Amino acid sequence: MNFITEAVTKAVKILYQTEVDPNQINLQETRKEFEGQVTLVTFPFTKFSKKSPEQTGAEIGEFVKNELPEVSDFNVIKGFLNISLGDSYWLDQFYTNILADQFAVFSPKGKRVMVEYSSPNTNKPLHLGHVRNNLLGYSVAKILEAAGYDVIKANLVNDRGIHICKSMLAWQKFGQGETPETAGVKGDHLVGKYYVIFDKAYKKEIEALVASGQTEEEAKKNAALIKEAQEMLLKWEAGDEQVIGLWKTMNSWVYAGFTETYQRLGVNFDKFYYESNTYLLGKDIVEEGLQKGVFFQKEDGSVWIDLTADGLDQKLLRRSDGTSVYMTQDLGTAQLKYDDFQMDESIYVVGNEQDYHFKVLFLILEKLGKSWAKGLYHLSYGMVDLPSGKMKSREGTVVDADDLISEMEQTAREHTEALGKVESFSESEKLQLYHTIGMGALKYFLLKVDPKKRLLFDPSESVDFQGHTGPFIQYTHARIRSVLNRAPFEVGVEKVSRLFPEERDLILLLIQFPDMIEAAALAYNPAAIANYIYEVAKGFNKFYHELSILQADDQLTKNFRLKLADASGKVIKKGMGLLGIDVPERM
RNA sequence: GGUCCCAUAGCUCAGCUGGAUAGAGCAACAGAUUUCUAAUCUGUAGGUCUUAGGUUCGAAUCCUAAUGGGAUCACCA
Repeated sequence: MNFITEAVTKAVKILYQTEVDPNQINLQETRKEFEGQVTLVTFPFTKFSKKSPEQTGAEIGEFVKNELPEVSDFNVIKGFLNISLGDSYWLDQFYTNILADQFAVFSPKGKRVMVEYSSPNTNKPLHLGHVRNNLLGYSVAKILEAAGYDVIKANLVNDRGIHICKSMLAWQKFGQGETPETAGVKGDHLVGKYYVIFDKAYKKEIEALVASGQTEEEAKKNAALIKEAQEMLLKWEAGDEQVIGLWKTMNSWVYAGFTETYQRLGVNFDKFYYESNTYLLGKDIVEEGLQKGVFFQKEDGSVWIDLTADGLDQKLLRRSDGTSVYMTQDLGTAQLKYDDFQMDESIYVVGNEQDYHFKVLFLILEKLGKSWAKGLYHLSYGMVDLPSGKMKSREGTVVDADDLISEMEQTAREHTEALGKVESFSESEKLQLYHTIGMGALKYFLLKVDPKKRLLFDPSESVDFQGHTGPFIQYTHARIRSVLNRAPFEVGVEKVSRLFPEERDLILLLIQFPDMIEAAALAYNPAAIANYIYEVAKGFNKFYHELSILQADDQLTKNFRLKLADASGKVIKKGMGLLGIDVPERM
């Protein structure tokens, strides 16, 4: 639309002897109820024209129409100049731009970006909150890739600490040698079971201690189980062979389980970091900070940074006993990642309950003078709520990821069987389709919402398959493929010269795809893609409903519509791919 | 208490750097299939954009405050 901006600039210059800044020129899509496709808001120009908005619009419109052959007509309503571009303009866009091999393909930006996501704890299976995280991270990585970035997907696994010791201890005490094989349970679920067992036993101990007169706080510290777990952690840190052995065994169970869940979710990683390797990092940085005078030491020897001038608090970076804290480790890990990849940007996909942590983390790195600190970004997303409130893993009110996936597949099966369209499918094709549709529904449901907003998930209502949903879009794609399989279009035949409104509207939508990718990449926002693709699907369905493709009046029109359908299908497929969603050929 | 985030139709959500009469889907109601997949399409109904000020020719959008909801502020991770 640059050529319109230029013409308007010229119009204002000649008509009103004023130079306007091109990005002051406000072009937008014309609302459906008015004639035209592009609208110029003319209020700002009345200052220069000294005339009414209507008259100003009419003058600019007249000028632009004479200036640009593409402009076929215009009308003015109040301060809005609605410009109509001729069919030949849109057809030209379609044939030379949308149909080109390079449509919506970006050339490399020469920038590297790391997306860290998932980052699970190894003491329990993944739940719905992790699902949102994984889908977001994967999609953002895909979008950045599409926009021309060199992307590294990273997963920082929290594989050590008191939480995993709790599972280990409970297994040691009550497990009787149970393994995923003997129990017939997925490894991550088995370990999670012992985490819950620990918690129950621990709570009982606390209750007993409270009954015997201790305060709850004391009881929490004094319970035998927690002390044992802490001892176990110390042994782990000391490299105790037996503890390390058990730790390795139980973690390997969890990894086998995670691998399966990741595979079903359709996400993957280029690089794994493990906290067992990184938890000691950051000690150098503490020294560096002290030396640079960015950190300070208190009398007891603990090391802090004072961020009160930035509206934050004082933050501990090294305990008085010389051990480090979470923040220290994250400082070290940030440095490690940068040393490994020298990326221009580094995105942390982490829930918004850690907003403060990342604000502090980034600020510290900046104060230390790390040149790469400005490339750090916390992609903060809202929690997933259930109608009953928050999910609490220890209280069993979580929606388990594996269960959820299975339920989605089951629901997809029921819907599909009720419609009876897949009789000709083989059994494995059917299973594949149920997975595609079920995951399409789930992923779209979670990704269409702005990441930063919290999200309400109602398991009883489950996820819809009609309306603004993944399956709706998948269905649109299947329809397109169905038509194209009946009659492939011919390449290189003559072009049509006029358009129906439904055709033009669809072209208008399709042409926005590259801008959408760019905008979504800039905002790290898959929801922008999700909502756009929905518009495309709706636009196609309308076109499909109003105009016949295969029974078009003439061969030229038929061929054009086949190409338009094909282009729509490609945008849908690619766009859904950016969300990590597959689209079927038939459904 | 300090700081941060959120508030749009009965429900779930769009609404780009301020622009026209605030849009979708679900749910409700009424229609469309001799025709390319009805998981579709069309229509009706549904709103003081939490409230009160302010900036502006113009505010759901920007600023301030209040209310409601959430998060966070550990020598936890």
